[in-house]
Amino acid sequence: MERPEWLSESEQRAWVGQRAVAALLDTALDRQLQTDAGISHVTYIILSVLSTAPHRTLSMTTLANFTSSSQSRMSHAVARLEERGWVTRHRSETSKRLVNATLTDAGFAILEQAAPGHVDMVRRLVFDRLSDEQVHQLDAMNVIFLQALAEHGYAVPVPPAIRPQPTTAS
Amino acid sequence: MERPEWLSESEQRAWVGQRAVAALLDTALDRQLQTDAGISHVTYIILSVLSTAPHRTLSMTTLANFTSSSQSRMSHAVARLEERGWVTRHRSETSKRLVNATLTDAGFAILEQAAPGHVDMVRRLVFDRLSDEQVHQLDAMNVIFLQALAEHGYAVPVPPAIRPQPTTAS
DNA sequence: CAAGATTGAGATGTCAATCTTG
DNA sequence: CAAGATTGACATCTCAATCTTG
Repeated sequence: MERPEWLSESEQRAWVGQRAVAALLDTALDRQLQTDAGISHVTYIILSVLSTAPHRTLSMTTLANFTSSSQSRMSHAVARLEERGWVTRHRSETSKRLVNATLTDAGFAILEQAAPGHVDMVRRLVFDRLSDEQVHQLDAMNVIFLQALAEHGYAVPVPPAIRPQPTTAS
Repeated sequence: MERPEWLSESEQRAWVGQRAVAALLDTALDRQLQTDAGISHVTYIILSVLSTAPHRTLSMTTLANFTSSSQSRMSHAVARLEERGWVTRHRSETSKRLVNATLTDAGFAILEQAAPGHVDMVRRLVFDRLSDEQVHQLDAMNVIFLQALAEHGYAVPVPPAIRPQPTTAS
């Protein structure tokens, strides 16, 4: 452990900036969705991921993995969504160990209504400002971080490409 | 609003990755600190920022701004830290509107004890993997995002460079 | 009234313990 | 017992009042 005590000037700057961006982006995305659609960012992500899954259905653990969430958190969150009628849960027929969460039509409707405003916010805060080259750089850095995280036990088991308004497919 | 419905393939990929990195990094940093030092990442940041301030003291609003937090959140958080004896609060003599939060010796001791493990984690998850050029790219992107966030009302009023183990200065 | 700060209620997250299935 | 999932207790955050100072 011959590592320097702290970080270099430039590393410090990048790190403090990174933490600020993460915090503010979370707040901004949450607030936009809460204000304009009455849902949290977490809710949006759950509905969104389910909407792109076959039969709009995923097991609880898979859903947790795809959203980088703990099982416990997902259990609580889906319980709340079930109360609102946006998701239903049923024990799987095939492997009775699994519980499948399914997006309801009501849940899909909420997603459709919330999506445009959310997409617009993401564009304004992020992609309107980035060149193609910078998008590529961002992606490259994400890959590096995800690799490091995975080596420390924080894996991302294949997140889906999130499309908020998929063709109303099966 | 002639904008495309959603994001391009590469934008999607970068965005989903970005969200996963943010979530996993938060979890990883929180868990390391909680396990090895018994404090949350938020607590670490608060103690850290105070430790670098003149007289280890900042007004509540300034502290909230420097940590990209809401006033309410900071008020709750500092109240908890005060109970543990790591921070004290006193109404300012000069401008009686302000409440100053001051890091105690006990709080500083906790910070000193927690810092090495935290720094090590940040290095392993982030900076060990980045070239100087990539650190610069990361910083450049942060600046872009912070600019966009600021234009939407999510400003960062001059965050300090966080040094967890400052010289035991005044 | 505006700025700085706090408060309480309710929403959400964490951790550890528990339950069920295989 | 291991995997999938839930639960309850407790920690923390958000939002909307409220309080104080100038």
